[in-house]
Amino acid sequence: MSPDSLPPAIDAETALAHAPPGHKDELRLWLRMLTTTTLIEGEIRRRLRRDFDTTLPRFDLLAALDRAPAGLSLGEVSRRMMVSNGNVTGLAARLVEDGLVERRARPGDRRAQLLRLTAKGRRDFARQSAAHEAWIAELLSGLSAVERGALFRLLGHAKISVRTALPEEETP
Amino acid sequence: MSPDSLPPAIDAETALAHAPPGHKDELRLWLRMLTTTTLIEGEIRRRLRRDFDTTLPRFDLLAALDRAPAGLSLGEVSRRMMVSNGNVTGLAARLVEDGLVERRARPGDRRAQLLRLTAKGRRDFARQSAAHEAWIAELLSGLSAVERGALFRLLGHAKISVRTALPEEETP
DNA sequence: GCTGGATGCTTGAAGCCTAAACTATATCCG
DNA sequence: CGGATATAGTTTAGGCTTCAAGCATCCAGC
Repeated sequence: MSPDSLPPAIDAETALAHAPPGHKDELRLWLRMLTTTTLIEGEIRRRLRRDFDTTLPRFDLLAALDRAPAGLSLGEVSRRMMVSNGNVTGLAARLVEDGLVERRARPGDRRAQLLRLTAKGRRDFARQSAAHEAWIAELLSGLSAVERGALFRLLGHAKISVRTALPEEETP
Repeated sequence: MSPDSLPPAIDAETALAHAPPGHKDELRLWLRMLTTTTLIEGEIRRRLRRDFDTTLPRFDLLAALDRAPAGLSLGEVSRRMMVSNGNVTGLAARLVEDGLVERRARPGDRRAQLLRLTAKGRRDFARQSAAHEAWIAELLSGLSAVERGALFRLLGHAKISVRTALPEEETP
């Protein structure tokens, strides 16, 4: 199944393919997961820049807000995006400046601020989102529906495995 | 001990779980792949910082050099790490400054420079690498060997799918 | 009420990362 | 040889990201 005919990019995982055998196969699994994800993510970033002159974090923030019409606080956004709080501060500031997002005080809590998409934000995101979905489908089109289902399920197990092994965080 | 960056349980993929059905399942697959990878990667970064006061990119560069005792040019490193050329310039400079990596001219080509681990670099990396491998095994310990094998194989298909769909890169 | 701890957010320093422009060297080919 | 093209690496501008420190606000219990 390896494309021996075309040895294109030599990534870390490929380089390890001929490493001393008997070594932990968990490591190999992880490296393959990482390179696959990095490959897809890089392509998505490139296309977002090329077609919409935007970035993945901006897209992700818009996506989070698009799914929450009532708005989200900065903290809620940072949890959904799995990034730090301070990160969202700057990201949101740039999107507000560009007129895609608005922030307003949350009634009853003078600490929190609600972020919401503006009309322009909704419009822009709708276009980007459609393209994004098509890109993903294109990139994964080499997998059959059965393979996709199996992969989805196994990744679910992996996710649970990681969350279980993680230092007891809060589970609301 | 509680920085503002700990990822709780509600991530983007989970938030999408109740999205309108009939939507592309490729997108769900991708989001699950991304959150799983992000989860593991974030934990590895945290532990590298905590236990070795280093970062994942530094670790990755050392790993690439460790697998190539004869040394690698900056360009070869950037291809293996799948990052830009300019990125490696700064990364390597910091590692050279810290005495973990040395650079020397490549005989016969005055453009290229070879990077190699110093003795200290080899020593440090050996410790980090052992810990890293154990962490990965720990985080993925919830998967059976069969599941790991299946996941590895499916990710291989996904990788091929992406590389096939990618705009004709160089094929030497 | 008041006070101590939690929560929401911002700031600053440092590192990571990319694209694009640039320099220098190598190589191909007529 | 000499020019065109390719390759190796650096630089720069700008965005992303984290951690740690800090400010303001909220809330629970006294």
